[in-house]
Amino acid sequence: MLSKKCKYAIHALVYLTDRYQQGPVHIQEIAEKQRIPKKFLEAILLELRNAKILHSKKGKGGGYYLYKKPQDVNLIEIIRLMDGAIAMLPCVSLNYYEPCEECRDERTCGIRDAFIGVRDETLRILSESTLEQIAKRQKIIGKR
Amino acid sequence: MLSKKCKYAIHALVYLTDRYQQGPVHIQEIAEKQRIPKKFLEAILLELRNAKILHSKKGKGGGYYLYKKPQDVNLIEIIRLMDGAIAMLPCVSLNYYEPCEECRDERTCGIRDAFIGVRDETLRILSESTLEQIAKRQKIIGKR
DNA sequence: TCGCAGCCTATATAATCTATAGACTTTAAC
DNA sequence: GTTAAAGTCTATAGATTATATAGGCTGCGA
Repeated sequence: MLSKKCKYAIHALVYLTDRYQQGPVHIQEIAEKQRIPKKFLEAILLELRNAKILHSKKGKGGGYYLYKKPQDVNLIEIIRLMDGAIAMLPCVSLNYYEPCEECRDERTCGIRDAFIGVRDETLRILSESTLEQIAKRQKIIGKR
Repeated sequence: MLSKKCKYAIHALVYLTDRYQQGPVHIQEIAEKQRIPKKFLEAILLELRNAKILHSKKGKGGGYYLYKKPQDVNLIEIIRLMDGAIAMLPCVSLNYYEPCEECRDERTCGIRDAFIGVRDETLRILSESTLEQIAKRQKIIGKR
């Protein structure tokens, strides 16, 4: 399951995608519209900024705005940043690999194969899912 | 990520698959061979018994043994039992559905689609992965 | 130079995961 | 029928992580 933090991040980013290239949006507004605790959102946006996905502007009229292009930010990137590994086992993770304590020997472990398959499919699907796509889909559905 | 509980369960079940139809195996042995805390394993095996995957025999010479056929137990069943939902979002879970607090309206949420895809692929792959397969794979690899 | 709004560190609270304790019940063997 | 083995069950301790909040600091614009 994704953490709330991660879900908040996705919602906030989609919100900012709708405002792409329209100047900074301040935290308060995002928090209210997306019903996210303001201080928690603050920490999330800061992380996204440090990851160069967002930029920010201080002072009056300041706020956050999307720095990367909406078509260049996918769900994998966001999830990795917020929640860490995508894989269901540490020993099959590409970015957060750790040996399984339970396995005596990774080579003779019959369990890994299935989870490697799951990992690859998950990566495939979620990397195809960009902010642009999500925002677009939301608009189309909304019009029905 | 799978919990330790779930990983322990899988390892214990694979161990019991190797002993299928060879009488009860007692907790102590499984705990030692698979390096699982005995008391924790106890609780896990009990749950698997209540789910009719294992049977047990009390008293001297007692222990646990596989009740279902190894080809009829797959990873989905085990994970659902130990960790709950397979899906990454509660609102796309088949067996543990819950509405997303964050979404105002599920119909207009552009995020769900990707996660429905991930869920379906995960189900497909992990339901094809049975205890029989895992145990077999382990033996073949071990012989190399 | 005033106040707005993001930046940063620390901490509180809650939930969940992992593990253990100990008393109880059933069964087999003698 | 007594004893010891082995699972059953309830309760709880301890550790870790997730979620949320507080409050002072910093840079920017008018």
